[in-house]
Amino acid sequence: MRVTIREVADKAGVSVATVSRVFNSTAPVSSSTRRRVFEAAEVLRYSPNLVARSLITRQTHTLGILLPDLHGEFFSELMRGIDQVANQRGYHLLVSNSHNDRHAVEIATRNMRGRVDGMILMAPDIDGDFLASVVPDHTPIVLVNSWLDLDGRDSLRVDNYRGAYEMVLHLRAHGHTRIALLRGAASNYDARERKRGWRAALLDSGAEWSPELEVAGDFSESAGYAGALQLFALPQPPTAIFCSNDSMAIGALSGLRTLGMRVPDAVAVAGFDDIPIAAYLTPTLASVRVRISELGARACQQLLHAVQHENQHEPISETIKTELIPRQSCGCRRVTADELTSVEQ
Amino acid sequence: MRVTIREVADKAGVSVATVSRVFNSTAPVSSSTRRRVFEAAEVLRYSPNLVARSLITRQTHTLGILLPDLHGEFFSELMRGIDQVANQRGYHLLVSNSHNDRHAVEIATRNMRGRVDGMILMAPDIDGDFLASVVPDHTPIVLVNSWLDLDGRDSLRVDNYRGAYEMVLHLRAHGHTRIALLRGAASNYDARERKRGWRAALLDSGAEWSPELEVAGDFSESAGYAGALQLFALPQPPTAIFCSNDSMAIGALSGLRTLGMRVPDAVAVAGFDDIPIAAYLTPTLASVRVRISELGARACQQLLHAVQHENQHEPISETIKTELIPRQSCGCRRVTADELTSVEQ
DNA sequence: TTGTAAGCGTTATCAG
DNA sequence: CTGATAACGCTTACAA
Repeated sequence: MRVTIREVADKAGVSVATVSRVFNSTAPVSSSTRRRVFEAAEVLRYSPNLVARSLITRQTHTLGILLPDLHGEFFSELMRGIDQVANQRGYHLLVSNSHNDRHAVEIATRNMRGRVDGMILMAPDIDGDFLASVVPDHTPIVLVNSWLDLDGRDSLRVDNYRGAYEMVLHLRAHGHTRIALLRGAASNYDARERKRGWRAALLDSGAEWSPELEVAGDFSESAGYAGALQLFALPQPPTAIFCSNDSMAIGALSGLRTLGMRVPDAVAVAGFDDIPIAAYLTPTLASVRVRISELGARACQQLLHAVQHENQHEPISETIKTELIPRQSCGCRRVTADELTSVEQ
Repeated sequence: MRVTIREVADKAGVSVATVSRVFNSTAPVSSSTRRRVFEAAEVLRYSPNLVARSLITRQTHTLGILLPDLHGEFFSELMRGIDQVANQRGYHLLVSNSHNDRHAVEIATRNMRGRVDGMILMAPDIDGDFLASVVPDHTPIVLVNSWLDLDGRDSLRVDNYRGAYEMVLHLRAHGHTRIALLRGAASNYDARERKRGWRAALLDSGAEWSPELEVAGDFSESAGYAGALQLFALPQPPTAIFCSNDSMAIGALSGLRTLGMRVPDAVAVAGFDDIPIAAYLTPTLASVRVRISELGARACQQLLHAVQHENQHEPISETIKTELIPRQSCGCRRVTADELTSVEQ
């Protein structure tokens, strides 16, 4: 950021245009001057100021990533997927978090203006219309796990509904009729979809439902712990607990243990997300596998397509399938070292 | 990025300088023109191009973060801490990963040139001298968990050595004399330091050591699983296993379970990092708590100080203390709901 | 209080 | 193949 193209040009005895050409191979340069330029650049330790370059090329080779939070298993995995394809395609990531706050979303998007070629937006608590409205008109965006499908906007999501539906049906197949739900936050899109799937599966399979089977939570271990205790304070406790994510399931397992309830004999437990350690818990935790990093990778691919073919880009709406992973905690007994290693890859 | 200051100026019937003044409140503007400018900006949906601004102000309000990886519990937590203080101080994060590859480090730092005001560099497999050498001369940097302390460079690290030392001593206090180590990658700084602490504690406490007690690993659950199996194939297995991180400890617990070994009765197990679920495992996992997000926050504070007081900045070298967290797996029996909730906050 | 004009470090256009 | 020179969108003296 200190030494400029000007100085390199002077030292090499050429014009700045030539230096630029050498660095971008944008036009033929004689190999002798090319060498001189490189030498000059070397001793001066020059490398182009990318901000200045962006100003004129109107592209930053940077993608803006706006997530609810930057930490946690989910976002971490999402970032992995995004980063993988961005990296491979030579793009950089400007990240920000919104804490699901509308105002913060507005500020963050504003702050990315002119600094990014496109944005991946995820804010499960905020409607997509608002998201799209705060972003500059010509900036390509991809919505992840959002409320609404906007016409003309790319959007991806996890099939939370079906994942939950299948897991509850699986618990039904184990003979359970009283299947409780440990909910995530009501404002959260994923949590709502998972709840919807749970509810639909109960209905469709003729299982019972009552308000007491639905316990509030917030995706945390401690909420799972408390939820399990609450359920077993009921006059008629459930025989299975479907948790809205694995963290809550882990908390629930812990709570059941202090209660002396054996899993899955006395009560079955299932989670959602299939985080890596699910296969290593006691009992191993039945879950719904979500290829989160794939979600991130696909989102990034979509965005890059939009960025690079701004004119003829057909917006797509894609849903990432989930996979049912039965393990000990739901009543499925199989667990071997083989399974473990196949699971953790 | 489409509508410029020029158009706003025209619409409001003022000069671009005035618009600039309104947006930066850098000089007094009459409230009537101010209003007109804001109105014009509003209908045009204008907001300043930050790249252009950076070019002239020579600051980007962006920090470059180079990590070995972007996913995983550790980096995720580190990012949380970094983001927290960056956010609060109005700075943005340009993130990149190096996969601990020297070449990738070079490219990433080059790509940040001119786009960031300073950088946080973490690459436990790469020596700090190299790291410092690839960064532009006048860019402030903070090194995290690096090999070397560079004179004149800020650097922070976790006290891996002492954390491991104390945990091994704790296992000794439980009466164990044959304490195995599940190692992390040999090239990894943290892994090496933890091993060093283990070794020193064995020596200082007069416990036995033999090569077979040291098992290679890579911080993964599967390595922990395999390591446990390997140790118990020994003619004389250990009575305690100190794992270089919690993921390996979880794998080891799983392995011991398939072997039918009871923890902590037949063998004690301890991890490192104290990830949130450690308190919710069966048995609850003894570990060494590392305030990772604090590490990130401190690093970011240091960097911002350096950025904002470039001239009179005293580089510091700081070590973040760890905390011993005994739980069931080491032989300490206490575990209550109270402890669980106090632990998970 | 406001306008004019000179940059910031590049790339792009147009002549040679 | 190479060199002037005009942008890019903004901030900031310097004048008025």
